Amino acid sequence: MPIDRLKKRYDRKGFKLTPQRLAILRYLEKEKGHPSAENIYMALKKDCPTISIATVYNTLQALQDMGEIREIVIDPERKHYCCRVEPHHHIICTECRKIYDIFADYSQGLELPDEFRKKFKVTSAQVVYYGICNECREKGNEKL
Amino acid sequence: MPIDRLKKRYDRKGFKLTPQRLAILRYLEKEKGHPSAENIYMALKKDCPTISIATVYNTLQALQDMGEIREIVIDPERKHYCCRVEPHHHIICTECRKIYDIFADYSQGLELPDEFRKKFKVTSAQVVYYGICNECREKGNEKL
DNA sequence: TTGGCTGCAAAATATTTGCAGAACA
DNA sequence: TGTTCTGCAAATATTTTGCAGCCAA
Repeated sequence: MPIDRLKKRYDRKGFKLTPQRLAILRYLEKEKGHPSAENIYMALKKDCPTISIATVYNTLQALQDMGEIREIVIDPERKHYCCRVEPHHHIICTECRKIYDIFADYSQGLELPDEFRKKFKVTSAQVVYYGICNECREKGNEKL
Repeated sequence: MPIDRLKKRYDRKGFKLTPQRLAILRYLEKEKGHPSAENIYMALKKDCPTISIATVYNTLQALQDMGEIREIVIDPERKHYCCRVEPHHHIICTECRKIYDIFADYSQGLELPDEFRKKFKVTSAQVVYYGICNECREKGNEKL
């Protein structure tokens, strides 16, 4: 996304588009593997050596509040983030913990049973696949 | 599940069915809300005051390794556990963080796109719904 | 010049590990 | 008697918070 358009969107919501926020957003845009806070911190330190892990967390929270990024609850070890906010789904490799987007439309296949439709006001739904990716199967032993 | 049958299953896998393990398993069997390690620890201290949080974590791991319980990745704050291991799905209230089982069969509705079927050996899949339960909506303000 | 943002440090929370002694086969 | 398990304490990992100084509007 062009920088001036981004800036306007931020202004409208009362946020400032600081270099740190831009760097994190840009990194998430190009990184398909859905990094964790630590991944982002390590990657950004090359270009932005003064950045702190707290700023990464703060920024991820701010971007999430703005609706610019989404937290993915899929890895029991840590949170991951992605910048696509249209509803979609994910598959994770339980070896290398890389996550990929699945843009299939599952909405027809996921009917919430009546009992819960009465009990809950549903805000979102996601489908999560767990598996082992080919790279890890080749690297790993025959168990995988 | 009767205690002698449980014991045999544990023996067969080389585990001992200690009072602590039994207590945790029993608690998970009756607790429909899918407690976290801390929930379990607090609840069990009444009847078993010497239990330690480390034993809860150790036991949850052991039970998971045995295939007796399942870890639910749904709450970004902490892990939750349930004792039903047949594949099923979940809905969580993002206010009180209680989790409920959904036993609907979604297998027909969840076709993994070809690109991933070639790239991944899939081991499991789950559907996760997020929402607000009626109790929390009534308790909470009109925002919810 | 004021409010928001960063970086640092410390705190809070969640989970794991090492180890000595207890329990059990 | 040897192996496994527990409980404690410490360690580790993840995430959050407080605050002083900085920066942009």
